[in-house]
Amino acid sequence: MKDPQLTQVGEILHEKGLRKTAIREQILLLFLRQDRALSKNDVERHLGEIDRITLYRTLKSFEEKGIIHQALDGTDNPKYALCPEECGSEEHQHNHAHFHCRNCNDTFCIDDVTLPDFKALEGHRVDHVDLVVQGVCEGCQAS
Amino acid sequence: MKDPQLTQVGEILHEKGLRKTAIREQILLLFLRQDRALSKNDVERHLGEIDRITLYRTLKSFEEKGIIHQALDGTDNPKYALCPEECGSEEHQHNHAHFHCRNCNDTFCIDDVTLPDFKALEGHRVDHVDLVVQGVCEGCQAS
DNA sequence: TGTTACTTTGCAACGTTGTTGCATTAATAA
DNA sequence: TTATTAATGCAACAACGTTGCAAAGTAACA
Repeated sequence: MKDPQLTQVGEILHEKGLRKTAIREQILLLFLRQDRALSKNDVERHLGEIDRITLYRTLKSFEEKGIIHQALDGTDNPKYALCPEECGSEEHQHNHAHFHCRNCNDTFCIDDVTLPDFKALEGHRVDHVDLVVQGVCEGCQAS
Repeated sequence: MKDPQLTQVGEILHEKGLRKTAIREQILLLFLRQDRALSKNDVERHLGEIDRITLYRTLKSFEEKGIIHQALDGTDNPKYALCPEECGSEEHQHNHAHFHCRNCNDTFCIDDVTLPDFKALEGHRVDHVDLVVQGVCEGCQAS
């Protein structure tokens, strides 16, 4: 019986025109299993020794193909998260909201936040909106 | 007749307990005159040859004292903008909204945007909210 | 299944940026 | 003016982004 997530990984890679390699499978599987944004260091920590250039290029190609997107969280090291289904390769059309916990350093997507309207921005063309919320997450507050 | 902005620079530095030096005056004056967020490169471009370590430390101390804050704009190089008056040294209590033009690469503060409420975040402690809007600014659309 | 064409990988290498230590120089307070 | 304390600039190192290139791997097709 095969891991359904591994199957999904293969489908995603094929669909995006990327060859199925061991490293790509590992990285994409990691993103599927982790319900949060990951930095390059996070990926390295989870997968062990990976060539950093390969990791760099893998994330870059994933981003170009619309598999992942950069998740702003207000920290200085970039994080990446899986794109929702409707996210095309051409442009990331969706808007993002992310919560960053300054205690455990986790960053995860917030799904049900309504973004403000932009009356104040008439005359400007708005392509993309990111919302970054920083604080302490539920889990860290409890402990 | 003395430049009132230069006077203001002196006052700010004194008030924050920073010594008044030529470089700090230049940098702070630049921020006062530019109504937008500036990267380190922007500062270098405007002020000519500055020692990059000094620039790094100047911005760092300005940030620590609550004179400037990092402005998220979704690009990979950090930008800085003047803090509003009420911004204390201890913690940046205010919430920020910034617009980044992908054409001219300018980043500026948006003042009159109402940030969404955070019903979805019950259980989490929210300290800080950043809103990043990307698009094309009015000036660039006209041309 | 084997061959071919194309992609991906990993190493070398370089540039940029963040960061710290330290000696020199400059600003402030008395 | 002098003593004290802070700021500057250089050296140096680490981390990261990026590209070129040769070797290895993947996928399509005969």
